Amino acid sequence: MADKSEPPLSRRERQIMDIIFARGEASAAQIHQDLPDRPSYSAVRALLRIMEDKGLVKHKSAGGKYIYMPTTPPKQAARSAIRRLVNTFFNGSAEQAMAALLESADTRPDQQELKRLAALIDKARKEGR
Amino acid sequence: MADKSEPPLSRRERQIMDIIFARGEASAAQIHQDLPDRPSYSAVRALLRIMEDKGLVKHKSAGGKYIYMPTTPPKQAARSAIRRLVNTFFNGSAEQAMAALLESADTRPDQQELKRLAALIDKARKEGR
DNA sequence: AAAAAGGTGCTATTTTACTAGCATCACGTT
DNA sequence: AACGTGATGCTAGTAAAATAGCACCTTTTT
Repeated sequence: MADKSEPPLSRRERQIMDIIFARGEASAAQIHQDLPDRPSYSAVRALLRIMEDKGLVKHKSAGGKYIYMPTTPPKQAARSAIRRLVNTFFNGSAEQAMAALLESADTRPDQQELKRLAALIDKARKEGR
Repeated sequence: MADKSEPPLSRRERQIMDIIFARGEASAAQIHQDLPDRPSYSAVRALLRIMEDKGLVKHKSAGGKYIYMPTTPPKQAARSAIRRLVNTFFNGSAEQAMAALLESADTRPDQQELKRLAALIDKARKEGR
C-alpha cells in the first residue's frame, strides 16, 4: 500500500497545489490572492520557484508573466487524492464514500445529476457483469 | 469559501492524522509503525504531544499506555475532506467525483456495492423531488 | 525613447517542524 | 521487594520551510 513516489508536500506547497489544481493554471499573483494567511508576494514566488525545482509545477511565459500549472495531469492527481481519501476515511470502500457524497449538503447532487449518476451506475453494472 | 478554523497541518501532522483516522484510534507505537520514512519513536511521541496541545488529538490512558484518537469526529473530518477534494479537483461537482470513483480501478465498487449504490441514488432522487 | 509599473531572480533571516537522547515513572516478573 | 521492561516527559539541537527585501529585467504608457 506504499505510495509510489509521492513526495510529501509541505503545508504551503499543498495549499498552492490545491489552488493550481482548482484553477487549472494560475499566475503567482492569483495564487497569492487565494492563499490563506496571505504571506508576502515574494514568498509566494520563492515557493513557486522551489516547487518548480522539485518538479511539482511548471510554467509558461505569457507576455512576460509566468503562468503556473501542475506537472502531474489533473486526472491522475485527482485519482490519487480520491484513493487516499477513500482509504483514510472509508476503509477503502468506494460505496461508503459515495454515500457520504450523497448525504453531505455541500456536495449533494441535484436531480439532473442524480439522473446521470443512475445511468452511470447502470452502465458500470452491465460492464462489470 | 474560507475554511472555518481549519489549522493547516504540517507534513508529519497530516500523515499522523491520516493514520489515526484510518485506524480510529492508535498508540504511539502503532503510529510509529505505519509512518512513512519512519522517524524515531521519540519524535513521534513528541509530535503527538504537540498535536495534543494544538487540540488535534486527545488520548486515553489504557493500562499505562496512551491511545490517541482524533478530537474532531471522523464523520465531520471525512465530510470536510470530501468537500475539499470535490472543490479542488472536480470544480464542486459531486457527480464528477462519483464518476471518478466508479472508473478508478483502485476504488471501483463490485457488483453488490453497485447494487446498493443504485438503491441509494434512487432513494436520493425520490427524497429530493 | 524615457519613465513608470509591474514582474522576476536572488540571498539572507526568521520561524517552525522535526529529531534524538536521557531522566523518570508504571507495570509485570521472579 | 528488587529487577527488568517498556512507556512517558522533557530539553535541547538540527534541518527545513516560510518570509521579506532588494536589484534587475520587461512591458506599457506618455
